Amino acid sequence: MERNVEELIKIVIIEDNHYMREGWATILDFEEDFVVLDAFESCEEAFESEAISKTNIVLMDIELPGMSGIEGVKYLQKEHPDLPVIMATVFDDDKNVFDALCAGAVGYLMKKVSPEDLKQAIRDAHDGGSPMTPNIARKVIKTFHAPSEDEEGEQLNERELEILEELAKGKSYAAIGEVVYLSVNGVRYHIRNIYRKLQVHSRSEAVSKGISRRLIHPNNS
Amino acid sequence: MERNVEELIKIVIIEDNHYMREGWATILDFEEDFVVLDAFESCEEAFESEAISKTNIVLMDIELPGMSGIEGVKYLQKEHPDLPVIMATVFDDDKNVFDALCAGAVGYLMKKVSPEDLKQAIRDAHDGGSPMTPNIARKVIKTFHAPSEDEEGEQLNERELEILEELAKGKSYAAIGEVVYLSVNGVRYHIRNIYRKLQVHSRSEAVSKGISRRLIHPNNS
DNA sequence: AATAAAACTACATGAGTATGTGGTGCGCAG
DNA sequence: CTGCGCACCACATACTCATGTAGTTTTATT
Repeated sequence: MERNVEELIKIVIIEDNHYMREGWATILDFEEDFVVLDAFESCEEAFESEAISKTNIVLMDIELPGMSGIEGVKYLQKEHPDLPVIMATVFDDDKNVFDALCAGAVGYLMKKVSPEDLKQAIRDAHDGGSPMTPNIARKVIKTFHAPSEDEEGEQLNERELEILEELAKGKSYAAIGEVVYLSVNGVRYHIRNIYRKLQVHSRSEAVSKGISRRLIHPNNS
Repeated sequence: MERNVEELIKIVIIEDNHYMREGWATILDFEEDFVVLDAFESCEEAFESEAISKTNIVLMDIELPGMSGIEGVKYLQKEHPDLPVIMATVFDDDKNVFDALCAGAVGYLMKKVSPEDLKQAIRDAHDGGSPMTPNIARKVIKTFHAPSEDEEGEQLNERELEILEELAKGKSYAAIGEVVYLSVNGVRYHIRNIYRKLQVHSRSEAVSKGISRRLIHPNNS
């Protein structure tokens, strides 16, 4: 069977450990629909190569000599915004995970993944998915869950949430009153309660806390 | 082989479509390590049953008669906080996905998933993972990516970011001045620039926009 | 029907904020 | 050295906000 390079998933590997690098390259290149364009031991080398602008996928370690994986992702995100980067590392602490994802990585794997899962992850990423090892996925999902449970203070009711959302938009009390059909004083009454329940003493603090507790979604207006 | 119920993954299904419900139940119950405790066509029925307090996993549709899946997850999150709920629906729009995840679902699947993937998803969820179909995962990951690059207006510099963070904490100009070693008027100067660059006209708007653009991280203080 | 709690209105006051105008010093390109 | 832009300081003014106190209406409970 002839290999038509256009139909293959082209991969670039950046990993400083020699054995890991060669191991991945061998495993992946063996697949019929994959081709490993090149494998580098640092971001600097990779970014100077031609391979980086031809590849479909980058598989990258997070701890690298010189430019770190996080910085590497940021760079790639800027220069090649649509190039999916999968981080694969031994670290699963929150900071590394979220820094990598915030920097622009589309997936995050533990190095201990099986070759089968690795291949699947690359196919997922290439198809617009976001491969993650299950416990990483749970970490990510947890950031969406309301802290709840501990019942920290009182919960905001419907009306208060509505008003809190308007507060986040920077509206004046009068403007909020028009939206929720209340007098300025009615708005004030609720805002006082919001402040008490959230234990804050200013508008911006309430917004900040409201967002961090996921009571309201920041408005990408 | 004798089935020891303690070693099995116990499942409750909530799905109003009769064929889907029976189909899932049959497929899952056929697995050696799964047992479908019961299958309901509404949240109300399920929550009144004994099965709900014995199960390890809930597999739930999002569009249900009576209480919706979202409300259902919220309820379960409150009454059985450690019970993992997997949403399985035909909808993959942002609102449904994020509402479900925010409400407390640990996974989100499209109904078209293969039986194999469904089984794997349930095992993942039971092992503390968060199963998602690839395009859902990408949606989720995207929320971490900085909007970046589009260069919407000007970017904030180091000093401005520092001050914006203090603004989010609700500090007064004077208090901020002490932190960043500036006079009140110096602080004002930067805040003016922040407002201009973010195109806002109030503190809370700046905080809100700063967080949504991921310029600052909300403080879980 | 009586009572309590919650939702809302009203008014007042001091503090904090948004915004404009203008001033000083500093580094840098012409 | 001169003009330009940037970071910073100063002052003024109108407005918004945080907070207290107090009264009224609505709603739920008994």
